[in-house]
Order: sequence, then C-alpha cells, then structure tokens
Amino acid sequence: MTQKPSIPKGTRDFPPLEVAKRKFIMNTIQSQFEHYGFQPIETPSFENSSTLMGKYGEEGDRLIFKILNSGEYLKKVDESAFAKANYKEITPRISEKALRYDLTVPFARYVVQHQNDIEFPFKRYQMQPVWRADRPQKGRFREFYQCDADVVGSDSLWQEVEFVQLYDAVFTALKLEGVIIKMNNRKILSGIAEVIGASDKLIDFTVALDKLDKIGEDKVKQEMLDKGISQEAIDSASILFSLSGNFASQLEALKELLFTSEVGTEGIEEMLFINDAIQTLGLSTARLQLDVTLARGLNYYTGAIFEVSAPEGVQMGSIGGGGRYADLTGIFGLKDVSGVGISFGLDRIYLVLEELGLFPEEATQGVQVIFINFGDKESLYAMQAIKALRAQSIAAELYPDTAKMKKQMTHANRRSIPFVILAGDQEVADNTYTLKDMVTGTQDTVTLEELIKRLTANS
RNA sequence: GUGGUUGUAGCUCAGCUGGUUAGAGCGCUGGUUUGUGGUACCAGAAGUCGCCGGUUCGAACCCGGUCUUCCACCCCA
Repeated sequence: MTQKPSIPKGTRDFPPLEVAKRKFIMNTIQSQFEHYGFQPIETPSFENSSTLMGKYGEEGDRLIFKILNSGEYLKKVDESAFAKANYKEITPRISEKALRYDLTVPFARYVVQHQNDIEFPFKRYQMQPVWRADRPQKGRFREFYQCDADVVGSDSLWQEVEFVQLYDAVFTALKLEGVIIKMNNRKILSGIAEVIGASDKLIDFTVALDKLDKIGEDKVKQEMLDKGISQEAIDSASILFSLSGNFASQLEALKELLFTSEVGTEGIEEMLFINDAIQTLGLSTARLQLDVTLARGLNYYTGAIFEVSAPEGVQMGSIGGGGRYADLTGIFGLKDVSGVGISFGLDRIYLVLEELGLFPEEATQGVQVIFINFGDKESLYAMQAIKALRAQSIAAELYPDTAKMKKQMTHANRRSIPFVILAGDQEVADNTYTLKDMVTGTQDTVTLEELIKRLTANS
C-alpha cells in the first residue's frame, strides 16, 4: 500500500530552477555583506527552549515550534498539571528544545556566550532557515530563510548610515531599482506619545498609526479610541496624519511638535545626522524616506527603525527591515551592548524579481552541452571530449543510456541544454564532432579544438 | 488563535435539483520518422472523485468529523 507523499503545511520543495534563482539572490546579498565587512556565523537549527521562550512576547511563544523530548518524556509531568491539561505547565516539562524562530535572539545568545572571544564592534551576517508555527498564507511560510546583518558593540550612528548604503548596494546589484528605504525612530514615537500624554499607550498608539496607509485616517483614529487613547491626545497628534514633504522638512515639522520632549528631540537629531550623511554620500538606485507611521519590532527596537518597500507599481509588502536595539544582549546578562541590524526577505525579493523579469539568464543556466549516446565505443570517444571540455570549465555530460535518438534529443530539449553533440561511427572515424545548436536547429561537424573554441565563445 | 474557502487522471479543470461503464485540454507512452528535439497526424495507458463515518434503493454530488489548499484578521519575513 503506497501512501500519497506530501510535505508539512507551510513548507516547500524547491526544484532546480528555483534553487538557482534563490542562490543568485543569496550570493548577491552575501557578496555585499562581505564588501561591507560583515563576517558569517552559523547557529544550530534548534536552541534550548529557555533561550527562545519569552523573547518574542506571548504571541511569539505560541509560534515557536517545540521539540518533544526523547524517551520517557511523560515521567516529568506531575499528575495535577496533566489532569488539568494545563499546557503552560506541561510544555516546559516535555519539551526542552525548540526550533530557531529568528536569527536575532540566537545571535544575542552567541555574543554573550562567546563574548571573550569576540572582537567588538562585531559585524556578523547569517543566512539560515527559521521556523514558525504560524498559519501559512500568501508569502508566509512555516519554514523560511532570513538573511541578517547586524553590528553589536557600537552606539555610532555611522552604522545606520552604513546600513542604508548596504540596502542600496544590494538592491542595486540585484538590478532592482527604485526601492524605498523607509526610516523611523523609536525615540520620535516615544516623544510623540509623551507630548500628547499617552506614554503608557505607546505600543497601541504606534501599532494603530502603522496602519494609516492601509486602513485610512478615520479607522486609525477609531482604533486609537478603542484602545483607550483620549480624543484630546489624538487631536494634538493631528500633524502626523498630514505630514508630507521630504525627509528634512518632515523633521522640521516634527521638531515643533516635539521640542518639549527630550527623547523626541534626540530622535530627531539622530535622523538629521543620518539623512545629512546620506545626502552627502548619495545613493545609487534606492530612495530614503522618513515615515513616522512606521512601527515594527517595538518590543525591542529602541532607536532607528528600517523598512524597505518594493519599487512603486509592484504589489508587495516589505522586502526588508531592521533597526537598533540598545540592549540586545541584556536578556542573557551582558548589559549595555548596543546592536543594530537589517534583514532581507528572500522569498519576497524572489517574487519581485520574478515579476519584473530580473533574473539574469546565466543565473539559471545548467549544463552547456550533452553528448548523444550511440553505444559504448562511441561513448568512450565522447567521454574524452567531455573531459577536455570540463577542463575548460564548460559544463558537459553524456546521456548515460544508449536510448533512441528521439528520446535523447527530447531530454536535451526539456532540460533547455543549448547544445547537443553527436559523435557516431562517422565522427569517430574522422576524429570530429557534430555540434547542434538547439535554439537555431543548425549543426556542423568540427574538430575538438574548434568545438572548445565555439563553446567557450558561447558561455 | 478567530472567520471563511478548496480538494475529481501527473497538471489545470468540467461533471445538470443524488440515478447505468466519471469526462476534456495539456502532459505521459508508442507509432508516422531504426543519426535529430521544439510544430503536425494516429493509437494507447492512466482516477477506491482527500480520508473516516452517516443519510439513501442508490452519493463525486446531501450531512458530520478530520486532514489539506488558499484568503482575511491577529501577528509577522
């Protein structure tokens, strides 16, 4: 009895063409990371549950994949907890390990654990899969890759400047022009909450504000009221709903709103510094925008917040994000180490490049040439040529079976192999090869030397 | 976690208010062409209608459960 094979919900198989395209993106990101001085690390797929639990809020805990203990795992559960079916008590007893939920917390753990061996500031990048027990949706999976670059051990705003440039460099290298790098600052958001007298509602206020372009001004205000923010507070923040103009002029307007707030003013100073630097240095293809409605990662970001949008006209959410967290490693006992980092959304970047037809042909090219198999004698002859071609870095192979010509040609065609070589009795006798161009359909008979020359010119 | 949606051949989908042997296109296999693919023509194979149970003389179709797909919310990459 055979069972119909399947994979868990929210996971994917990647066929060769998709792997090639994903690698193209990852290689591009990786090479820019390295140009900017980041070093790779890798951490385990699973961590001790205690490392992960409680680091992402209540919602996050629910979305962490827990790994069941091995052996007699029920022995550690006391009967009253079991009888009550209290999963909050039972879970830590039967599961002591959990799959990585993101790359940031494992990185913080890594920094603290290896603090004596790390030279600070430490710039690391990491590209590994993470897992979330979420309900899958379009562009959302239960297993996906994160591509992160972070710096720990430096408060300098030059890091933020560097990350803006790094985003620009990566998307320019991917030929994805016109991406919008949006920035905000937690300190500005805190300042606003402070001056309107809603400091205790900071998270509710900013989460609602974040939805402005999605649900509109009226609904945002309604949500704020629902969350217990006063009408007076909302009114005094009215400038936020009509903020326009460039980076500098928006900051100018905010300055007036926030002049009584120390933290708010500090946030504005930071953003001015970053913007001035970027104005002087310039960006190749990306655009930098201030977006005070941007509110992400508020549980841990303390300064700059980044989010990258696809170019105008492409229907896609954010394709990258990041920010500064003043006390990344504090939860693991290493105080006052500031971190700042960014992340690239591999799957979404893939969808955007696909939609815009930006994958270069060479990124997806497989084998360049295949030899038709006419029998063992002819195949040995072919293998000698294949060896010579491979030595010239030309990807070549022999069809392994002496199948019908039609079958072999069809195989070459389906794999989009651009050239086929026929070497039967006649060619062996003449010490030649018949090279067929599968695109044009033309063919001619040449020497090995000529063969290498032609295929080299074509690759 | 909440609400909705989907499941029929390898793929995309038809299938009438429940009624004999469940169809199409594409793909697949073989042939027209035993050293020539991508186009044409001919023939053929292929489905416990997601799974379990119920209603009925009779279920792909109705009901319940379950899994799966996709979508919205929550949250997020």
